[in-house]
Amino acid sequence: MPLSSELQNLVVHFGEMGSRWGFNRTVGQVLALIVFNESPLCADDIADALKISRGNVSMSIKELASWQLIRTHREMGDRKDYYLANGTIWQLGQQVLAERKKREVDPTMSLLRNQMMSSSNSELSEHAQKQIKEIHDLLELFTHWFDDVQSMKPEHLQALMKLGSGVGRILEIAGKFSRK
Amino acid sequence: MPLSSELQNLVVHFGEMGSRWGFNRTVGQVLALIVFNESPLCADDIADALKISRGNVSMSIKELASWQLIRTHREMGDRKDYYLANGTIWQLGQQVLAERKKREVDPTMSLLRNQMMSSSNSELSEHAQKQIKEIHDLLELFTHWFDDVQSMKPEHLQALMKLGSGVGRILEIAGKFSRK
DNA sequence: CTGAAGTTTCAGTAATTTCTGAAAGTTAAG
DNA sequence: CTTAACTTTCAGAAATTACTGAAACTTCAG
Repeated sequence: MPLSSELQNLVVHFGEMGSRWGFNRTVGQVLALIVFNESPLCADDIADALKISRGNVSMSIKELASWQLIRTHREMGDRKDYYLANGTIWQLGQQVLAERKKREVDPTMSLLRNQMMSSSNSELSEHAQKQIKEIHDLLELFTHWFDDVQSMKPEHLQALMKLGSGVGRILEIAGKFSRK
Repeated sequence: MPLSSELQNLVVHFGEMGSRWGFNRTVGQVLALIVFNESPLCADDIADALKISRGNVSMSIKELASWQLIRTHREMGDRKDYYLANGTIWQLGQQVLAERKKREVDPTMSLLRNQMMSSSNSELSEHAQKQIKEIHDLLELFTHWFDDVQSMKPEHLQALMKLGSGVGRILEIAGKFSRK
């Protein structure tokens, strides 16, 4: 059966955003379909709803699984795999960020670290060396901060974010506690 | 003249990462070239160093300008445009994040807001409505937090991030100040 | 073991994105 | 105004990425 036009809108939008979020159109659409359906969907439901090939569904599912955004559910007495969102929206968001950091930040961090340690680094201009160090330090700072934040309980993180512009004022207070 | 092999490495890497960071390979390479060169480069320098067409340089420059990552410098008595990084590494980083938020978060926020206000929203399942609200609220929280953080002075933001895992402890103290 | 019900793989094709280079546009000196 | 120096645009070509569908594979009931 076809999607309701309201759901259709969402699915199309997630498809368009897909490539900006690090996957492709179809993967984005499959994700939307799964997230907005409470009951798990099987591969044929998905192929059917999105009018795509069975093979493409398999690829997209594999991709979403590699991002840990979906998980498989099996009914007894039924050989089909059924797919469903792997957690709350908050958890899915965390998962996307973690995966993107891994793909977008980590490789550069590691290249820059190697570059700085390499003896041939001195062949670069002073300016280039300085820029490398600054990018490296920025990414490292981000990485540590990100790891800390990932390990916080969602409600604490949420509360912290809600402080909003208060965060500036708190900084001064915090200073007293962070000094060794 | 060709690039030193060390600089070459960096340029190639920024090219590979380019598409993950929201632009394309060439744009990434041009950015690297400009960031690691202290002296401004003209379009021909770039075409030459990267072995790409003049037209492609023009497109890439335009793209980087739209991200506000580079700016133009003109020598008197010379009609050429020379390009240069538009600020410190920290500023470039902020700029990239701001632009990506605009492209990756804002459109979805706005779609979801409209969806929730639309009278036809009730045609969706309870579950879908709940998920929409959760995504919307998460993005809104993120947006407010992001705006606050963007407005902080770099050194304050840096200090805050450095607190690292201390951020959890501070939360309790902060609680006392955020209550009305 | 057999075969039905399902999933995955992958070679070829389709769609999309990026790049080139020539033509059109712009700017300013003379 | 004319021309040289430079930049931008854009149609078509090239490169890349995504999709299909048929074949191979897996799993399990009988």
